[in-house]
Amino acid sequence: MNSGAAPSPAKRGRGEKSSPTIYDIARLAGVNPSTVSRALSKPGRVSAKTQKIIEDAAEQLNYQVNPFARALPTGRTQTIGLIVADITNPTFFDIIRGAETTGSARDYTLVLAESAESPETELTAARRMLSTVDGLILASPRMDDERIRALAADKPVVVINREIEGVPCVVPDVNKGISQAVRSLAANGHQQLAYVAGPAQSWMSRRRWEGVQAACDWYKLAAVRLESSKPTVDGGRQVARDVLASGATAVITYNDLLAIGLMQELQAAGMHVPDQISIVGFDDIFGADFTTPALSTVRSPLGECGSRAATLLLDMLLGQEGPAEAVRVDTELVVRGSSGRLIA
Amino acid sequence: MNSGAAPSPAKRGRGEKSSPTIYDIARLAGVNPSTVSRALSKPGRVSAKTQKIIEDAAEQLNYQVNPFARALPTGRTQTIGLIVADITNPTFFDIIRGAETTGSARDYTLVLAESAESPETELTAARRMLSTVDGLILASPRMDDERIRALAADKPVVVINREIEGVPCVVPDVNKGISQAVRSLAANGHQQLAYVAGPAQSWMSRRRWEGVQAACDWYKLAAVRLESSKPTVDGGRQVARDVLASGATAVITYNDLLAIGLMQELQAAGMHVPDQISIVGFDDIFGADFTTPALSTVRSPLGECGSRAATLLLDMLLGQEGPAEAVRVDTELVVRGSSGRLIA
DNA sequence: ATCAAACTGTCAACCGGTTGCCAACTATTG
DNA sequence: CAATAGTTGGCAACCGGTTGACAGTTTGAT
Repeated sequence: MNSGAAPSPAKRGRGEKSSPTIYDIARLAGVNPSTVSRALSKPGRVSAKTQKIIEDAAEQLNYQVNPFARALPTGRTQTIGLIVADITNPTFFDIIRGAETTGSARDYTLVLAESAESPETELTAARRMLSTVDGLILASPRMDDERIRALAADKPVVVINREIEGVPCVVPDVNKGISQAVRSLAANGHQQLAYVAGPAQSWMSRRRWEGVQAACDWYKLAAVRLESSKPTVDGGRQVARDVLASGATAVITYNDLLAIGLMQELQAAGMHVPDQISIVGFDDIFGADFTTPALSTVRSPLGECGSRAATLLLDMLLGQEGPAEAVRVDTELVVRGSSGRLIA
Repeated sequence: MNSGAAPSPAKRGRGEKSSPTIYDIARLAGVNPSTVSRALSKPGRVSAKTQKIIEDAAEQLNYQVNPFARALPTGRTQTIGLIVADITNPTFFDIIRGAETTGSARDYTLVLAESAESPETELTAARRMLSTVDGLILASPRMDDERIRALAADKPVVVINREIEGVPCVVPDVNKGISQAVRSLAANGHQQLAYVAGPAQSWMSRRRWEGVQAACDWYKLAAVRLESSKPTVDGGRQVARDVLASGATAVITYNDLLAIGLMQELQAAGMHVPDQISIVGFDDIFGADFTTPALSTVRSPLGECGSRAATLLLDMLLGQEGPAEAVRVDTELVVRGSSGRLIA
């Protein structure tokens, strides 16, 4: 309607020809619009003969349903929403991809929004989305449990990377990967380990630290926790000094970015990785194998998380109950070059 | 409908309470629904007094418009679509982010789809999307020009990374970055340069090769073109043999992934980068600085492309004409460690 | 041949906003 | 105080599908 100069009353933005409707089909096929509607969406409700006539007519007109017209009375939109904390963060790339792929395989479209790490933005985005999508996936949400439960009471919601009582969740089970990592480090002669933590409010960071502590207990390593300023390459560089000061010969970081920054800084300071210090990251993000040595890391199957979450959500939309407890996907240690035998 | 166990007649999937409508507000405020509609969307059409009453009522009921109901008569959806060739490819991450960010800044929601590098999937996705969004961004489309023009005739379309006559496009202007790269290589004593090409059907790959040829002409370098099997790290590894055989001491690759694979393979074969051979990638993707040495690369401002494309699209939705010719964004050489003086 | 059960297609009432048109109600001015 | 212009709110008709109720048509069994 607003194509430049003329504010013409045409309803389609461009090229006047608005798309054909079921009424057009009905006229062409010589039946009632409602019959067309049934033919196109309720298999078996109309006779094979009329069905054929209608399908041909639809074909001929190149008909496509108007999703809004359909959504209005039914409330179904064939869309799922995904809110991620930070689009810049490679951790989410795989989640996005996983969700998009399984979504579109089942004819659902993905709607994406970012919360920019802010609980308020997140809530706003979630609220806005909730009215336009059939269900919502929250990846590493920053809101408090209560708000999330409130959203979940309204429409199906699945959470990734966090466990919330009463809301279906998909979380990597870090224990397996962490124990593999700690065992491998112990076997390579390490006795002092440092964990470089992520953001204070991160559920996952706490969780990983607990896992590290437990594994170190079991394998008889000393573990210290170091704080990072931010979970980025830069944050990793900054924490290098503390790592050195801690006397640890093995480091597990909250995520790969930290590990990469840390490794760069330690190497710049003349340390040899892994002979003098072993570094194990977390997540196995894109690019983790670009470094020299390539980064050893505990792989979180992020893509699988995204796709499992989407599957869960889609099943819930079909009327299934969400799982009572969190779905756990296994993590595993990927040994590359940055961890190995300690050469004292 | 198919809500699993309980085929209740409730229209909302969950929690019975469907959200308040303008009719509810109208009743509460004691006015006609149409007045409510006007108060909420046409500023100035109703008196300040009624406006206030209605807004209060809306506030009280916690009203939110139903986007579908609004979209039905107006055709406007406050949504823009983005189709990328491959969600896995980091090149697109920045584009997605750029588009999402500027989109949401202007209250538009981003709908994402992937074409999996297939022209057919792409067309299907585009068609499906076109009916649900106000405008569409195509990033590195694989369809032929004709189809894209057909889509563009229907609704506003902006293309990224390709130039199509008659369709608004945003493309990185590779010439600047390429000449910087070639000049820098020439200055460092290189005389033989190889270009590792991307997919045969890629418009961008051809374009970059042309740029390389032109720059090499100017700076008096010999340039050969080598084919890669696929534009990935693995493809880069595979092409290493040809690179060596070509006798070139400087390489520019179609993208960073190829450069990284190539560098890894050459280093594994005992070559020293950049003393014996210089490598310059393309795009400056996430992770390009994770390598040792960090990758020199011609940066394409992908994020800016995404955001420019979104801006263009949004402006077109406001009635502006699309630009007659392609919008070019500058590329620039980022010198890191992988290119430098040739030590013969 | 008769009658009930099973199919099929049609009618009409929604879903929740938007908007052209008109009437009633100010406000301004002569 | 009347006439005119400008506001403001209401009515009703859409947008394009979906769906419950119903009637006409088959089909099958008795």
